[in-house]
Amino acid sequence: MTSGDAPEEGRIPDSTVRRISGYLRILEDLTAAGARTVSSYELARRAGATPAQVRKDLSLFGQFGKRGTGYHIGQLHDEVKKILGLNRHWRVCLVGAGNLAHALFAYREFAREGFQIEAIFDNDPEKIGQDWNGLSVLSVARMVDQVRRRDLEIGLITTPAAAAQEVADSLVRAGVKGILNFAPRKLFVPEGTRLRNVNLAIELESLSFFLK
Amino acid sequence: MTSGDAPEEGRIPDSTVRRISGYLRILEDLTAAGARTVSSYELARRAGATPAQVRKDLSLFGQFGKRGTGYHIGQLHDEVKKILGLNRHWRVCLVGAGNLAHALFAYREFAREGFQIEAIFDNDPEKIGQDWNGLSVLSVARMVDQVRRRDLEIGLITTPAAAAQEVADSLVRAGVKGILNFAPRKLFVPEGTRLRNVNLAIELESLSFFLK
DNA sequence: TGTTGTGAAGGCGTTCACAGCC
DNA sequence: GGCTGTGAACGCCTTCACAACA
Repeated sequence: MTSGDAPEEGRIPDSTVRRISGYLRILEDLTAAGARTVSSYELARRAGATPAQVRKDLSLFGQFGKRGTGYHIGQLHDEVKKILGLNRHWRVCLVGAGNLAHALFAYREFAREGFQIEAIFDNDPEKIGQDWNGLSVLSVARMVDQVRRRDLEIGLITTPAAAAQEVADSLVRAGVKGILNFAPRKLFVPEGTRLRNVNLAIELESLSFFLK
Repeated sequence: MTSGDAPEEGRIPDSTVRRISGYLRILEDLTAAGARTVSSYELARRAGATPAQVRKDLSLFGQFGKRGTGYHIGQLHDEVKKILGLNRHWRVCLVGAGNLAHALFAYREFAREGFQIEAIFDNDPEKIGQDWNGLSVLSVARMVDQVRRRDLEIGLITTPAAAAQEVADSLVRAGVKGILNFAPRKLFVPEGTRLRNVNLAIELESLSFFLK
């Protein structure tokens, strides 16, 4: 192996990735506040984690700190963006043009981290042709073709549960690399496509479990 | 201990609770399809889990199956609803009357599982007084009083990140039992209040990590 | 035979604790 | 002295495998 390679990312726990995504937001807050360096203790305090956890998480990707000093915020920020694959833009489409899609479309955080929503699809004639801030809602019939042609990489599914698996199949066929599913059913995709399920009902129900 | 007590719930993993919430939806699908019994194998297949996992999850709460036959769907459905604390209604309020709040307000799944949104708060004069399907958006200034008076139990926070912690503090002061936070910052609440953070940016960013 | 319930084994992420360096 | 990086210990969730039972 040649020296100068990026550190090998062995097996990275999902929980580590999620925490690191949280650190990113904290680093942005710290930057805005004018800080230059931050210790694993401070980062942990703000993230609701432990210092050892923070150091272990980061150490899985390289050595970014200085003993005695901590981490340089600007540098760590750039490293974290690279780690998460946010040092580029992602071409995203929305499937299902309902209320949730509208919220995602308007979500500042997405645009700020480089996720560009470039197409919106629905099958409701009432919605097809709607103008969303300059973007025209298209028929799902055109989805596969459009996703291929524009090389869209990520699909956000916000359709009703009954339609979600079929939409996912089409997105996979059209060649998206990843899917974020908000429909309240677990979806399945072939090996090679990444899928993440966000189920709002589960969040609220698991809250109610701990309250009862 | 008297016999006839509900089985003691020792330490239940969060992951178990979330999976059980997923089983609930599957049981509802099966009921709609007219099935009477289901095995741990079938339940696992649909949930994307393993049969042993399903059996272990359920066994933490009692013995609901019949050897050789599987689980009676109707009965298991009722048990699961009880386990999750869904055999009752929950009084919920929304804080922040933006796009995401609108999506949550319209989300069928919540109403179907007994979460009743009984108040909406915002601090934007443009939004205060808006009619949301018969519910009037109120000023956050009235939040603590209203939450107390109406004995609201769960708060859904959809404000901008900068305001979220302050809103959470007020909700705790007003006596809510649980908070579901959608603002992209980790919040902190005192022991005794349950908090769950849903961070959409993290979901999309951790997807991008695995795609890069 | 079919399928559950569960103790035991295994695997994996978290925490500890300290060597190493600034 | 302060703080990072990390191997080792720990603990917890998952998986295994089989006894029990319809």
